[in-house]
Amino acid sequence: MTARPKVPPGKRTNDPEGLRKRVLDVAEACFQARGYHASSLGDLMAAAGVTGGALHHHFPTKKALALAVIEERVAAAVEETWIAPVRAAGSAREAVRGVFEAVATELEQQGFVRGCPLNNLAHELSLADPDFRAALAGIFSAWRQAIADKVTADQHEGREQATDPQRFAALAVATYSGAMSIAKTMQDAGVLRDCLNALEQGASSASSSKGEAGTKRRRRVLRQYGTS
Amino acid sequence: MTARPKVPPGKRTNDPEGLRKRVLDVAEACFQARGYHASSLGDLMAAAGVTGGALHHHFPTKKALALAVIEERVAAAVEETWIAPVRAAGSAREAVRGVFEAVATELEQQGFVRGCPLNNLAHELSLADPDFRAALAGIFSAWRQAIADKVTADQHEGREQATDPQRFAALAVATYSGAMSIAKTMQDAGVLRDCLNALEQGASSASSSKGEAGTKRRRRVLRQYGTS
DNA sequence: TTTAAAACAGGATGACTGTCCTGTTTTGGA
DNA sequence: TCCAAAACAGGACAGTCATCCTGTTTTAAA
Repeated sequence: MTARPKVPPGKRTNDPEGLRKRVLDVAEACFQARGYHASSLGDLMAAAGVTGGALHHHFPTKKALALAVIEERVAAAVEETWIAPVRAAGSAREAVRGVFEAVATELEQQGFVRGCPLNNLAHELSLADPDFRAALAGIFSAWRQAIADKVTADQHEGREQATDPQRFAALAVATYSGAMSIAKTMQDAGVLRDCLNALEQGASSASSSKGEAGTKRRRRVLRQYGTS
Repeated sequence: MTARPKVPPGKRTNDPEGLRKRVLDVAEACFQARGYHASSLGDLMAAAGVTGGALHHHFPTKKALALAVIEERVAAAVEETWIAPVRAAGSAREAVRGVFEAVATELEQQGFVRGCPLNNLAHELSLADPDFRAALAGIFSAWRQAIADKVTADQHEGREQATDPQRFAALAVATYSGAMSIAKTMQDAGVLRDCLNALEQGASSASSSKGEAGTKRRRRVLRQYGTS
């Protein structure tokens, strides 16, 4: 699948950054789809088109590779999916709604659910190694803090006076994480919308539309498993 | 030649049910603490004190063993922790609060967080095998349905008229799952209380206590990793 | 007691995995 | 041009793993 440079015998081009990027791309996708322990370095080498020597040169151990994936890729994914949109949104509540809806729509278009990159690795690795746990915990903290900061900013503008920033942020992160977990297992992204609606119903006044509302639940059968 | 068969002086007593139970006990704990792929059958055999032949007799493959753990142990854990308390509670909201607080207290007493049995395995195995996914999805469904049924029962008694049962249930399950995921990674059960408070603040009227309130956040450093 | 099946013991096996090692090629600075 | 370090190639290696196999013991029914 991945384009592999042909090998005219005798000629070689060193591209350490490109090779490193290719390895991280493959590792990120493979760890995400199959998990850390189920992904062998042989699989990764084949998929990335790199040799054992090259892989070992950039990442001495499998743990080092996973740590790089966490710190560079997973953190970036959370930044892109959550933190940046939260900062750009008009309010914390709008941000939460926006991300939930955007992710739900994206998953419905894809037709299958791979799960949340952070939570996928967090479950498998948090108890396996203190370094893994520390790296993953840092991402959770930054994610939660970004939301809490947004609530605090809202409060400076006179809104959300009765909202505890830390608690609101915890609820948003937990609900999203859990909803993605359920969506992955059920292979149905609808639970994201269910959670969002329940969240907003509880916060705002009673909804005028009930039962017959615009969002109709839709069952989705997975097409296939992760063929990346 | 006095070909005397070596007689290991111990006599053997067949106890298929007991042996099976021991294996499941060990497998449940080990899958929970280290995950499925990180748990080798050799470890399990040693921990349970069974031989390879005995293990293979009861569980022909590792997958069969994991499936038994999911269907018998994980399902039972969800039943005990959530479904039974929900049925016994006075209302759905009381049930949710009760379980959150009970689990948070239990984790704080233990001093470390192993995570939710269902979510731990769901993340690692949902995409690995259709049989795993089906078994895990069934448990999620039963969990959610038990809460939704409770909301419906509340509605028959005149309460929760503005609450959508399925959505409320989805939110409860997702928030708990996500909170346990965060708690496991941070090794801090406080997020469970944060989520519960945010959940109830959104539903009930504004909380009078703010900031200085009775529940003070407490940082917990993990004592040790799972030494089962 | 006889007998067949279940329960258990314990090792063989072959495939796989992560790491390391030695050697070769490329690169950038002096 | 020269050279040291970085970048890469490719295989060796020692374990580990899940499964399977043959053989023995126990159990319960006949």
